[in-house]
Amino acid sequence: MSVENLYTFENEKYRKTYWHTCSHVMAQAVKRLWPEVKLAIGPSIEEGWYYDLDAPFAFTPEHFEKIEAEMKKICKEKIVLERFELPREEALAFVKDEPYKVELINDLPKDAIISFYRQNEFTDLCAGPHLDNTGRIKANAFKLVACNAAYWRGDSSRKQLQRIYGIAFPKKEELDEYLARQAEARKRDHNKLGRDLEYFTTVDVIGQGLPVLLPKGARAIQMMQRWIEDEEQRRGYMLTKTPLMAKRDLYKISGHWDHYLDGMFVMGDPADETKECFALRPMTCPFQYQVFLNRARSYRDLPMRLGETSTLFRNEDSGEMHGLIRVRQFTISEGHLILRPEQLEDEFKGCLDLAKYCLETLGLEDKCSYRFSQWDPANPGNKYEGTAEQWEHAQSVMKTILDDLHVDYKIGIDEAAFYGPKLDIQYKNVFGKEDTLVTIQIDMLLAEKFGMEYVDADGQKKRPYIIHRTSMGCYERTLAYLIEEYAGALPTWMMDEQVRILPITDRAADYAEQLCAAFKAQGFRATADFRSEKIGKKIRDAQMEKIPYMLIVGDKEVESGEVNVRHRAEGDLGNMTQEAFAAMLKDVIDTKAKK
RNA sequence: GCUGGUGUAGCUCAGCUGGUAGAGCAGCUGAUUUGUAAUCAGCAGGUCGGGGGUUCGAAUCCGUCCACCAGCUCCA
Repeated sequence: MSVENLYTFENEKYRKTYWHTCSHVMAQAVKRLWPEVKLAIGPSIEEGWYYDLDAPFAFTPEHFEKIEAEMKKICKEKIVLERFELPREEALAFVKDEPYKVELINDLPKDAIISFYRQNEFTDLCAGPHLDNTGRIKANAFKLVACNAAYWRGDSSRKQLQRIYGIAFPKKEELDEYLARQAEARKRDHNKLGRDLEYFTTVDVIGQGLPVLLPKGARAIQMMQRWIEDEEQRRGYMLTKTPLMAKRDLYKISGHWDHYLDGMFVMGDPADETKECFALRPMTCPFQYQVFLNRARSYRDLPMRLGETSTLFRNEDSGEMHGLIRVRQFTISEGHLILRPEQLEDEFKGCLDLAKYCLETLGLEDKCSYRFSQWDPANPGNKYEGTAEQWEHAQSVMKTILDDLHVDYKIGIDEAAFYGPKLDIQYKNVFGKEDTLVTIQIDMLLAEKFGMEYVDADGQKKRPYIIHRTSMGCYERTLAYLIEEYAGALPTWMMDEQVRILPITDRAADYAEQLCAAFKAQGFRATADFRSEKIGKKIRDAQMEKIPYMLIVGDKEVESGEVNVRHRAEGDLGNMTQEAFAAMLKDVIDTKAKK
């Protein structure tokens, strides 16, 4: 990076320093206005900053206005920021009225340097770095954007603080652009758009996290499901169909009863061991393993690739549900591969290849990021099965595979499953919240719990390795991301409606009906609107949803538009290009016209 | 689960400090036969999220469930 770029937002370090200083300015403003507010932490984040505050009142937009006004003053005062250090005892005495700062200092390692930044009357415990002067912050180019609750130190058993988020840029225009971009992105929110365009709905009396998929959403999922089931079978997967529930005994073997009981819908009293007790399945693993266990297995049976379109039930906490992204009942493109250890790398590669193929076809791959989810060796608690040696082994094998495949991942500590490490393919929604779209997991533990073994070429009984994976991910969640990616206008091959015939006059209704039938005969999903009113609005509607439409008057077509086949899948609209599809539409009309 | 917010017709919203609901669009019927956001007329549509309480009287006030939204914490 050239020298002149050091002090611009191009430079991530400068950008974060700028935002971090903004957080101090905000804290100073808050303390000036309400000295009784206690400060927790105030870092810069990916976009902007936040400060966690403990206030005896709830911050409102009116508070925001006051804080912003005070922040502007502080910027204009051009206050110099001075760094200084204190020995631990003096530091503790210095922050004695700030209980959260006291705790932070107490948790610092013995030999840590304890530094502070002073800007006039306000001083904050901070490692820095900072801008040298509050005057460097552009006074009209920042904004406080939200206030939400956040647990102190991210611990749900501790006090909730109020987290105020802010954003700033060196120029007012950049702030305005940023805010406009945010507003634009939120128009794609699947939870609003998906309801407006009738992909799904929710019903009070059905309950939270149980969306009803309307024809449009159900069709999109059906298209994805048919496609991936066929694709997986082409790739050597065997289809299974296993029960949606089982006795508690099954989950005890798998470990889910111990690790995941709160997340399951249990039918019966889980504590009463004298009576049978069932639970809806929160995952497919222990069911699909029964396929392998059905008879004695030889090394010749491996790799055994099992696939299933699997509906799962998880009793999420009430505050967790979100549209189609986080629900209590969902269906995933589930699969388990049972392997000889030496097959692990090739099979893992196959899983990744399949997942990438799915995401590319859907047009989501570009926006995905990869997370290597590991256990937390420093603090395993009782969240993880197996020994440290087993974990280190599984993770080192996975690391080798990922590095060999040149996967550009970031590591997520304490993000693993209880039985093994994962490669999670992550996607961000329009609010910037990241969730897992696809996951590929290595499991060296559960085979033993279930007594799974195979007879190797040398006649010895051996434990298989297992890969848990999805290809398309969870259909509901994938649909949500598709709606956001395409602003509600999905690729034509997965649309419930592929052609819409719009008569300009009611006299054209007969011809509209004939045309519609002709399209259907060719395998298209076509609809005809038999009324000519408000034709302008109808065209606009079709354009908004990118549905190919055809305007007709009398007995001929006068215009067609928005033929739009983005991305493709095998079968159906096949490898058809946009031009080919348009030609096909044309062909249908011409054929009809000849008759 | 926690914090804050929201809940009036299918949608967008009005309904002031309590006096038992209103508009536009969408829908339906009829007329109109129409070229890229609004033809005309009429009709229908709500136990104001649910069930309590206070009150002579509650969409409005108070508690309590439920659902929806943002975030935290969890998680595919």
